[in-house]
Amino acid sequence: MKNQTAPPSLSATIADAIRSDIVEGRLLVGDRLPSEAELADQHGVSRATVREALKRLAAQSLIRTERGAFGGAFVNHLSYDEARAQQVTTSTLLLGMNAISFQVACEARYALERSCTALAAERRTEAFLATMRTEITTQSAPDLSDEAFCASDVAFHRALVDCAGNEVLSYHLAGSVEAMQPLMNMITFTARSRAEIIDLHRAIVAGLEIRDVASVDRALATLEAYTITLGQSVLKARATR
Amino acid sequence: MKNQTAPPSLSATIADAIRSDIVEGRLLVGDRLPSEAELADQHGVSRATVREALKRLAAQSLIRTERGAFGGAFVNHLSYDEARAQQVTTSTLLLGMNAISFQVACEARYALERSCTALAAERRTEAFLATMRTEITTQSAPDLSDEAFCASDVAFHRALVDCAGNEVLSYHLAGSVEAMQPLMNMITFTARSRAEIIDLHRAIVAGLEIRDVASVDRALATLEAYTITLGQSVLKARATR
DNA sequence: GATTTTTCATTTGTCAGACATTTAATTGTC
DNA sequence: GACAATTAAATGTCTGACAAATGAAAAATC
Repeated sequence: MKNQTAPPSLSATIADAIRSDIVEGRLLVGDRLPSEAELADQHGVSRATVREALKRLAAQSLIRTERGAFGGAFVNHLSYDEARAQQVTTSTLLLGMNAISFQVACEARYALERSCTALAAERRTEAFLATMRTEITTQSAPDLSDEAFCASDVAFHRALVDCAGNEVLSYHLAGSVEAMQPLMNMITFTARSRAEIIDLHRAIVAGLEIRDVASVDRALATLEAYTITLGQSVLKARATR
Repeated sequence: MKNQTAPPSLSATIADAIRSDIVEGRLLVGDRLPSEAELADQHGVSRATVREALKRLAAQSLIRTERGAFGGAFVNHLSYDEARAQQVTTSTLLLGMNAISFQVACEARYALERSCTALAAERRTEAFLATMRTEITTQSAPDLSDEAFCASDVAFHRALVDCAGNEVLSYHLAGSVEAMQPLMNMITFTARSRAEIIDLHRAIVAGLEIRDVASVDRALATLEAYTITLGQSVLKARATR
């Protein structure tokens, strides 16, 4: 019979040990780990096993390796970009693999996005407003593909999120917004639906400009409802086909 | 001179190729990858290199491996728990490594948490309210350690978040709440500050009970301001020491 | 003496081959 | 038909080797 809980492999165990050292601060950013040969000795395993453990950590951006003399594995400085990329991968897979209804995903995404409106209205700068207006212009091009429209839509919302002037908030929200893109790409945007969306984007920018949080929230709520409608019509069309 | 952009290793390249196959749907959940020997042949590399690539994917919970005949690497079903664990690790490291001010992290966390209040008030059930009350009782024990108080605090907020009845939202919010725990653990909670926090927790439960979103939001805002005050006093005490 | 080149030790990246272990299917036995 | 032994396929691990990168030290050159 198969073990229900297979014992973790040596490489997984070693990876976990080093991971704790990093997460709990016993290894600091920039610190160099012992060489693979030394780690192999310390843990009483072969170099191949140590390497597999290190690759696991590298996959999480916890360490980076450099070749050559005085090279080795170093505790990596996790940048916002790396962290965001990881979060987007994880979130995208989670949405794609769990038969989550479009409505639930959308509800979560807009609920989260609304959490930045108050700060964004308070701190909005001309630069971010200009970015949003540029994206609105892009979205208005009549010969734009659905994918390009979606991409610009994501860029617009990213600008809205960044406008709140809080990097940590941006990181979390970027993950939730970008992970929705594959789901959004299912939707075919007609000229009419694009016009509606663009109108709501304009309303968001206008609201930010006069720092009217309530109107921004209203526009986002309308956008949420409209997006869910679009998503449901896609599903209905698929069901009858 | 050192290459500014070192070329990616073979194992990283192979891992990326398989990752795209999974993320873009060419490999579906439950699919079995070719055996390590076959993959080695296909990519023209050794088995060791393939194994390093597979360990990278395993570290991201993209695949799982089974030993024995008809075993191998299978595309993993990413569960909410696995996804959350990964997000917490990434977010915790991001907060710990980037010299983020307590205030910015706190602002983001409470802004995000407020995004669940409307849904939570609408959908709150007795079960979740009971969990929150239990945690409040735990927090009221006079001989509780600071760590245990923090852990119960996280459990309380997790219940609040789950109360919104949207799994996707829970996933995102759990990440932002749990990642704050190491920062919160820096704070020494006096009897007086615990009493204040518990009062606000009671106000949150009371607000949910009568579905009064505004009062829950107010309590969370007060909690945010108070937490920031506590954090700043810790930093001040450290500076003068 | 200063500069350039060469050598060298260290370390990661990769390979080949081997053996151990796990597991399900097959075969043999009663 | 039930149970035990065998077998094949696959991952997990080890060993030893070589290639390639890289910085430091040593040697050669001016």
